[in-house]
Amino acid sequence: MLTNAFRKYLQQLTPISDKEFDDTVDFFKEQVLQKGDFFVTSGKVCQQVAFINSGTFRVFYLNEKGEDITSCFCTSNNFTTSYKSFILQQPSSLSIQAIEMSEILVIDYEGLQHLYSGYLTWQKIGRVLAEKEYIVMEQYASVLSNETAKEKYLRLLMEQPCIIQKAKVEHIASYLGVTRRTLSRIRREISI
Amino acid sequence: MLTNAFRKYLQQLTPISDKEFDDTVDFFKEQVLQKGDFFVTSGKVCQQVAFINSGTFRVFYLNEKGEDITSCFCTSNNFTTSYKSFILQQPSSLSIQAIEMSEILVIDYEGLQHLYSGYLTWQKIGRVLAEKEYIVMEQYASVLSNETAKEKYLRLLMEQPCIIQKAKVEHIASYLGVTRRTLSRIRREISI
DNA sequence: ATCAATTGAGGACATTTGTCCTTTATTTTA
DNA sequence: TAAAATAAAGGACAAATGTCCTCAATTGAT
Repeated sequence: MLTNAFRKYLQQLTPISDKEFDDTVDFFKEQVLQKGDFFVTSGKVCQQVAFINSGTFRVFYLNEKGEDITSCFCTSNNFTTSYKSFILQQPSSLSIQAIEMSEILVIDYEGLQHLYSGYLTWQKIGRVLAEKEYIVMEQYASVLSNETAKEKYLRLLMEQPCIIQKAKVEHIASYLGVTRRTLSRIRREISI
Repeated sequence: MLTNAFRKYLQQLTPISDKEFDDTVDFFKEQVLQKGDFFVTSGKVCQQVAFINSGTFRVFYLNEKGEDITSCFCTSNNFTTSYKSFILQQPSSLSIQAIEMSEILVIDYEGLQHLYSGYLTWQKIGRVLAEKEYIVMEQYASVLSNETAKEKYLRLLMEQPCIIQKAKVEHIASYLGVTRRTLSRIRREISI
């Protein structure tokens, strides 16, 4: 059953009874995306949140110079969405693209608002997830401002080794906030 | 009355009835901090959230090299806390210090959890605030990775001009992610 | 299997930023 | 007010990173 990992994930956020889970899980729809498919497209309002059962996503945007900047890689057993766009219901500056075949559970904005207003548990899940996303973003900002490109690369290597294999060099480079040239230097230093 | 701006701020997050506000506002206690006083001290678990009625705070930490890095300036009509520490009830890596005399409304962890579990409205305020903090942090991360030091300085000049006057050069520099030397160059470029 | 297209590695030089200073300006205290 | 302490500006050189390139390796299609 595709919702077992999801139930477990929610349980770890806050206690949710089997009844409450079963009553609400049908607001989420199973969906399969192929490599290259977009879950979120920049310019459109992001209307959905996905729980990733399997697969990997790249979150990116185009900066003012038109460069493709990767802000995040999302892997299985996590939610993904263009959170700011979803919260504010404004056009997304981010795109989210599957970089391999991915299976997800999707809920739309109306569905989630319905859960929020009908269930204190879901209101709490919403808060706890927002807090969690905040902490992830804070960590990301901390890494951006404190670590050298080399340290960032080593961290990625430790924390998300699959990404090194699955993502393109230019995407890893922009994720780390450096150019391909600098990433090439870093890889050289490390291998020696 | 010191809670009017606070009521207005909450209203703007989500509708809260006068009764609900009056029933719950007493969980917040008025407090005055002098320039240099600490609201949060790194190493201790942050047990409080403050709404800033007046004044300015600097949020900072010491990195592995022992350098004092400013991560944020907080001004009136906003909440401030070491959010990660507060959420996880773990020792804070951040300190929060008043850089001028400041008047705040303070609630402790127990009080807030009490409001969360007793009032759907407060659970929602908690979620909406977490979402808001997320967006602020995302914006901060975006600025960190996209803007040059000069652009960052000009942004600070536009968005929080008071900070330029109130904060020390080294604190502004670390906030921008550059050294004092680079900030000095930027100021020179701009003035010419 | 072969050729074209894509991707990654890395050289050479320019630019940016940092480090370590000294000098100047401002603030604090006796 | 004068002396001392603190804070900001900026010079000189070093180090890091970016830009623009070429070349090698890999992948994909016929």
